[in-house]
Amino acid sequence: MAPKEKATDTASTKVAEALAEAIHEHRIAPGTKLNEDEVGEVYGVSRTVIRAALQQLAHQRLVELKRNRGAFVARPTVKEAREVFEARALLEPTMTRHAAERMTEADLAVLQSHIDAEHAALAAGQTGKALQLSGQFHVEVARIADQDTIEEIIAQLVARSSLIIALYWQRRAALCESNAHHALIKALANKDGALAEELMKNHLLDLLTSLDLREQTSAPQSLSEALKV
Amino acid sequence: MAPKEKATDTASTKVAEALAEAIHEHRIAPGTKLNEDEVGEVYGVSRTVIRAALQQLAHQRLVELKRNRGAFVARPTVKEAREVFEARALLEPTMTRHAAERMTEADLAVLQSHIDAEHAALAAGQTGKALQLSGQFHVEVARIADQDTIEEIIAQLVARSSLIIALYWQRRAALCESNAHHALIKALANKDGALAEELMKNHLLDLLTSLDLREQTSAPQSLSEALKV
DNA sequence: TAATCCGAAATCGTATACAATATCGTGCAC
DNA sequence: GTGCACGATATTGTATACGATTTCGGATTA
Repeated sequence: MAPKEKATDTASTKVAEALAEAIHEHRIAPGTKLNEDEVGEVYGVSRTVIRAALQQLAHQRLVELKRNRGAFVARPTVKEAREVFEARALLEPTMTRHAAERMTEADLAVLQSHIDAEHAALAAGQTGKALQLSGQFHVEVARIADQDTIEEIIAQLVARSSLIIALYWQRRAALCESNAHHALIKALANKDGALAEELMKNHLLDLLTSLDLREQTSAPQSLSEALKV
Repeated sequence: MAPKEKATDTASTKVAEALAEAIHEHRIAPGTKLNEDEVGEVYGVSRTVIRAALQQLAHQRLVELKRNRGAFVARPTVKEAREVFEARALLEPTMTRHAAERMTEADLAVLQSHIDAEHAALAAGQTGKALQLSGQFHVEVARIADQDTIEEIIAQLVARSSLIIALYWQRRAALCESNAHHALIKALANKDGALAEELMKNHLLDLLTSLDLREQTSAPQSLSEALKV
């Protein structure tokens, strides 16, 4: 549905986007090593391009670069998870209020289309895509607020959140939070800034509390799993 | 005073830091083109390394990468300036409150040493260095709050702020804001979170209002200056 | 004179080649 | 049998080479 060719983009950006999508859709597990030759083979480009792409992803914290050891898909810690949502809690409510004050019909349509696409993806069983669209909703709010700088920060935090949710989500099947987005749209459409701000604040709190943030998961988990077999 | 060799760092990071310092100290004017061959010559490394360094700086928004045209020292717009300080205003006051609640004697000493170094730099006429240290103070507060993620975001915003201040500062000679930092330290030492938060909020507001953010400066300015000659 | 159209030179984007470092299996000592 | 040293292999870090794109100056023309 989105085969738009950005001719102005460099090859490394395309590879970075493809890898980011794979990571978000959880098709590459956190902790996986991304061998430069291997990835280069997949996308049919040289290591030069791959290295640039990996550096971009490292800046987004989707992969971790270890000197002389290579790139690994990021494995966010519990502390990092809390911090990411704390940062979002500080930025997004205010953005939502600003957005409410600037909403146009066009903006409303864009937000609604995000929700619709998310529902469609969910119905088709593409939870990964639904998650990504759900995140895009938040970025869109910052765009409507006309705050490029904060929008970019939020985009990065949302990307990290996707990874975190994929790792720590408790009731995966649910993803029922689109209710929250629906209520938000209504408040935004009514230009009720105060309500929209409050709804976003609660929405982010809900997201955080729906995560299972007890210390464990990372290395120990895979070890015990391996022992079970 | 800080010739610490980080052996774990890659060559491109060292180049990036060196370039960042030069940009912050205003030794390279905004808008200047950074020719890859030229920069490589200066630091005695190949274009491969330079390109990686420039990509890092681009992510920090200290340089702008234009496809097939090269890298240019960033020239923050007025809108960007406002947005950067808006973002800081959303993040830093809360960080300051958290920091107040966690302050230790060691943290206090570090903050004080920053102030002292800043005064020393000012006395020596190194306004660039003073500005950088003044910014580091803010990053340190986030570190004390033990919020790695937000600390990193603030570090980037502070770096961009340095560039913005260098561009739009009205009463350059003053830089008297160290008073604000001094008051902040006192509040932090007393673990008075509410006061510290308020002080930081006002400090950031002061900074923003002390900038000359009328539309102009960028291209037109240099043009008219050229015409005068 | 001013505008436009080439074409050479400069510069960037990508691929390949070589050097430095880490990884991992093998053999040795205990 | 276990632990450690060491060398072959694999992988990353950096330099160089080549092709693609842009830039800029001069010639041409209205």
